[in-house]
Amino acid sequence: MLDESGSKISPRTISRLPVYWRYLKELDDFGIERISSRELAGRIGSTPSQLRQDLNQFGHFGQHGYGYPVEELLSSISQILGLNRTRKMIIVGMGNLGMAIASYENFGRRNIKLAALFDVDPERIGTVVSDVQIQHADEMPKFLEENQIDIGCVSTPPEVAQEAVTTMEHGGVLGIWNFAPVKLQTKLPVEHLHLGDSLLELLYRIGRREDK
Amino acid sequence: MLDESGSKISPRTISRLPVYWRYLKELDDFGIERISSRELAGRIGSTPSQLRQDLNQFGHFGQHGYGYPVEELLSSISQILGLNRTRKMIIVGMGNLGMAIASYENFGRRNIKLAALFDVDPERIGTVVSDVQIQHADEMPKFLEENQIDIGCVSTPPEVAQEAVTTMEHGGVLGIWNFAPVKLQTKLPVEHLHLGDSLLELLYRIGRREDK
DNA sequence: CAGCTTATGTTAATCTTATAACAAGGCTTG
DNA sequence: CAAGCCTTGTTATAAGATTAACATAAGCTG
Ligand SMILES: NC(=O)c1ccc[n+]([C@@H]2O[C@H](COP(=O)([O-])OP(=O)(O)OC[C@H]3O[C@@H](n4cnc5c(N)ncnc54)[C@H](O)[C@@H]3O)[C@@H](O)[C@H]2O)c1
Ligand SMILES: NC(=O)c1ccc[n+]([C@@H]2O[C@H](COP(=O)([O-])OP(=O)(O)OC[C@H]3O[C@@H](n4cnc5c(N)ncnc54)[C@H](O)[C@@H]3O)[C@@H](O)[C@H]2O)c1
Repeated sequence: MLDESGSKISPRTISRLPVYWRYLKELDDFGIERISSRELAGRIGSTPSQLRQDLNQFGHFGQHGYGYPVEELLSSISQILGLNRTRKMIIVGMGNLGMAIASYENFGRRNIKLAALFDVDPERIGTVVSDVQIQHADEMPKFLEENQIDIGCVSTPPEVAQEAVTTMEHGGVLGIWNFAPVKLQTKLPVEHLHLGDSLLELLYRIGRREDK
Repeated sequence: MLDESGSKISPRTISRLPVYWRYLKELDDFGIERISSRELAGRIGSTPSQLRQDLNQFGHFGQHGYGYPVEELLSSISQILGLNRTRKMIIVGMGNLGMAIASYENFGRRNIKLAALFDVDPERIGTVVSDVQIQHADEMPKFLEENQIDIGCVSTPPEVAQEAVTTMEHGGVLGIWNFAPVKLQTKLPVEHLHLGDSLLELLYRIGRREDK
């Protein structure tokens, strides 16, 4: 009984699913077979109520008076998140950040495969990162025609991010993972990750703390 | 009339302040002198109501029938965020991500100064990034004794992140900017930025989209 | 300079999210 | 194997956030 369609899942719940996935994976790796909502919530830094509320939006995974079977729940959440099928990702803009992302080894655990890398800097083109060679961004439309890509990661300077996204959308990419600090014009789902904003938020909280 | 103490600012509002700051800075750079909540909200992808609601938690910055003076509002928000004073940051864990962050040029615009870099890998120690030399992590306690540091950026592997944070907290660091996917035990304000979680969220949204 | 236009500050209503409470149901233990 | 003990699923309550509405006040125009 997974994710009965028709019911809308709350955005807050969605943003917590990856956290649940991570902790469950850890428990499973440790060989722990069952866990209560209280115990799991404690580790995560959440509340039992919220955890149960979240999970029950997708179905009934627990057992009365017993808790949740770790392996089964992990598998269910993996399926909800779409981790059961492999997704292909490309990265546009192989600067500092693009390099770091391309070098990250743990995408495999999430069933994500690096399919291509693009830049415009002649110095960078040809370089091999994580077994993938950087191509010129001009090659992208042709590449997208020949390959079905799921995720387009944008780590270009903000001025050219929109252009890259437009190309990707036309090329059939399904979602955008964006690090450039701009609002993107697209119908695709976009996941923003702006480091600068996050740092400013921290700054604010540090400042407020000192006042007291 | 800035930020009358006693009134609690909503977390959601706080997370939008950096966005306002970014867009106002852009307007100011373009020499635009005034803007209405409708116009600004339109650019940001928000609503006029929300924008006014947010700003009015801190004071009265606008003028009836006129809008907001860009330069003045920018200056007010800068002050609210604490950008008027310079903050010192250190980075622990100079791997892929640490390198990218250290190489980012725009921290200066936010009045943040890179004070030191730490790692344990002998290959990396001694390397100079953005005019700062990487030191051994063992030097950190001594460095923190001699220097007042505001922000500690954690980009180590998750297993050693807690240790680094403990050292930083003891050393008088005021806030943690964390990229390691672990819950940190500390009384300091922590700003999490987990790339993996963000990617999984995107994956979920891509999956849901295909269903329809 | 008076009336009109415009966009604010603020209050009210709606919608969303989180917390709390509890009845129902399955394990466990003696 | 039956009584008790847990912990779930679910419903109810409270808190928080967003959207909408509107009276108010400042600029602008003729
Ligand atoms: N590195 C950070 O810590 C950091 C922090 C905050 C925000 N960001 C944002 O992340 C993005 C990437 O940051 P970065 O530090 O890696 O910048 P960077 O300048 O190091 O990298 C940008 C790369 O994009 C390439 N590029 C330029 N135009 C292109 C195009 N049309 N097509 C493809 N590639 C193109 C450049 O050649 C360069 O290699 C930027 O938008 C930046 O604002 C980065
Ligand atoms: N790069 C990515 O795209 C990405 C994605 C998701 C999460 N993350 C997380 O960000 C963090 C950093 O990622 P990365 O890709 O840069 O990893 P990395 O392995 O490239 O870098 C880690 C660095 O930390 C150093 N280190 C190890 N122990 C240390 C210690 N005790 N003190 C100081 N330094 C120490 C290592 O020598 C290495 O240079 C990790 O926690 C990772 O899980 C990274």
